[in-house]
Amino acid sequence: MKKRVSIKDIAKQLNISITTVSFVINGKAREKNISESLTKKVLDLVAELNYQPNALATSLRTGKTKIIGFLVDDISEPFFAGIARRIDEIASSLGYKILFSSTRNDTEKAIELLQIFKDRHVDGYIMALPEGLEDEVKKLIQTDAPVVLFDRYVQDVKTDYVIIDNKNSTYQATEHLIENGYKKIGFVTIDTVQQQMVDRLTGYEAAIEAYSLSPIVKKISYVNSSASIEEMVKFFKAENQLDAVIFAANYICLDGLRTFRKLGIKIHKDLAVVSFDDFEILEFCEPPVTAIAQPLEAIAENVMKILLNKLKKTAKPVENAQVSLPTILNIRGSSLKK
Amino acid sequence: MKKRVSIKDIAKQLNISITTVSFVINGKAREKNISESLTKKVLDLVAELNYQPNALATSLRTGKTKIIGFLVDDISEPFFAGIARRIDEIASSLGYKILFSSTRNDTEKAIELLQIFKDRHVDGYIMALPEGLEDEVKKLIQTDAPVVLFDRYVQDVKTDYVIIDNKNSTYQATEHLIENGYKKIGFVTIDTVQQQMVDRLTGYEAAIEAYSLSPIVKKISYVNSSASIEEMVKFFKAENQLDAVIFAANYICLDGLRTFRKLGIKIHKDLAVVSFDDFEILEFCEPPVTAIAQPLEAIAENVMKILLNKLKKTAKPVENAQVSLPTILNIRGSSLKK
DNA sequence: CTGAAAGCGCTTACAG
DNA sequence: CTGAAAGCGCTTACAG
Repeated sequence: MKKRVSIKDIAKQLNISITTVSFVINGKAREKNISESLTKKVLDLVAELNYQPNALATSLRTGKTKIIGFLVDDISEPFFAGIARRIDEIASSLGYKILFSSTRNDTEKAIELLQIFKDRHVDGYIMALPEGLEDEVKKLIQTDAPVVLFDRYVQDVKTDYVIIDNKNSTYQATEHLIENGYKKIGFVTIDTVQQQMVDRLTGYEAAIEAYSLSPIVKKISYVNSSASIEEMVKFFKAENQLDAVIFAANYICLDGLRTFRKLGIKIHKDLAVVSFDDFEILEFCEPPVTAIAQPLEAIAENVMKILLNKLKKTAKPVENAQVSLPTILNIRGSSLKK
Repeated sequence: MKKRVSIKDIAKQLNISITTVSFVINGKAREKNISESLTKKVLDLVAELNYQPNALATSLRTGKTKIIGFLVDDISEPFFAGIARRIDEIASSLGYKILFSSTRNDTEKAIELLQIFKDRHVDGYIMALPEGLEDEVKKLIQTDAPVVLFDRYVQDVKTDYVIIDNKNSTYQATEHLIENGYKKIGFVTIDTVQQQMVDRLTGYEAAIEAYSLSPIVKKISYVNSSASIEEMVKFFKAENQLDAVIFAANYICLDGLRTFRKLGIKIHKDLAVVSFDDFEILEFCEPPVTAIAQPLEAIAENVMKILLNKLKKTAKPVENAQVSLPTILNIRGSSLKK
């Protein structure tokens, strides 16, 4: 394994100090009044030897790693994987890299992972917070660490975040069903205090109330897919007068569709359907299923914009950037008028 | 931002040298004959001050970063995202973290990303190689960098890899169709020299030949989904005598299913179907679609086992670990006897 | 049993 | 215009 060239090697070969080399490499030649001829000599040798500064040394010295920590429930979920891709794209174009980890909704594990990110001196944090991390994140923010949350925010933590307008999204979806003549509209969600899920329920309830209908809500205690299907089987059997249903997230909808197969429930014919989150399967259902689509790219882009802004700022305390993005209701056959 | 405690602080408070503290922290107390009482004192203070060694300093000193570079086409593809999750799980449990990036099948970009991984001194590399990176990877391996490839290997690069038995998988899937009475079996793949795709085609051709049938192959020049669908529309219109088709990868199958909708082709009734790669949509088709399932977890686990083994080894040159895992043929309604 | 010191490869305040 | 030197926070060969 041949030794890497270091700044010393460059300096030695040119018979100058490493200071000068460092200045040139960091583009401070003009600022430091280094002669053009010398600057060129350095640059030429750097190119010739293919010198790359040791990022570790730079990091130790400057305290910056150009690494961003990305913490989510599960990187393999399409929603998170999609955001990860776009975030990496933007980050890479600016010299940042992404270190990720999945919490699997385990509070202990999440705290541990956060500590690891800290130990590794990531420059910034992008997180979809699991429950129970409120205090940790508060502490983190107090150290002036750049943090941007997404997907869900936490009520009493003052920080930057990018979310979607959950309340409005389910309000409109519910209204869409009502306008198409549906009156007994169920809402299937999970039993959680996570803000995004609470907001989705609230939006549904608001629409139901605005039109003087009765809410019919099922909160699944999500453990796994088969348990979730069992709960839904019971629900749909008990609530057999339903004429429409809204599933509050993609994995809930997926289990809902499985439940339909099991019970022989026909989409639209027996029950109008709207899914929160749009995903490929919906397009293949018969008829295709109406869905509230989250703007993945826009979420990723907003997150990065805010984070990069914070990374640039030098201790200039700004107001929290709190962005709420609109969703798109993709109307398909499952929710049409009968 | 309060200052982090450093090894110096510990030493100073205890009136001992940082050497001793370092030994204790690194579990070398016994080996270095440090008294138990002193060891305990150090450990207690470390716990009390919640001291965490600065990973950057350790990395600079030891040359190890405990970071593994993960380079794939697109982290948002379920196949790669699934593998990423499991790899991260295993890595995290051993103190390693994953730095990822997507090449988007861009050779230039991939070379650049590889360089970035190098600059950041990742301890090991896990990659699904895009075309055109053969030389770069050879060079990398020559520096004794631990590299494990997966999904595809490269013919003339001697390295460790974990793949699946592509040839055998399509052979068996083809045979399965033949045994169920199908004779005009098409094979839709993409136009590429990537080894895994070549092997899949070879397996199909071998089975076709073994049963004295005629191969009917369509190679899509994959650009995007709609162009791909157009090519398939033409293909299925031209080859209207087909009684079965195998799609060589999940995204090809997805476009194939879209093509079916467009042309009104009914699965099984008009055309038996087998998909390479299993994914949720297949379960929701009518009838559900038979698929060759890749063992994501096993791939990830094998990759990590090999890589961790290499990371442990100190310059002990071992034979390349080249693992080929079996797939599972999930037989569903789409390929049953008529 | 324990410590002083070199060194990993950079950046930058200071000096001239 | 340029350089000597301190220092980021560790590890470890060497000395006693």
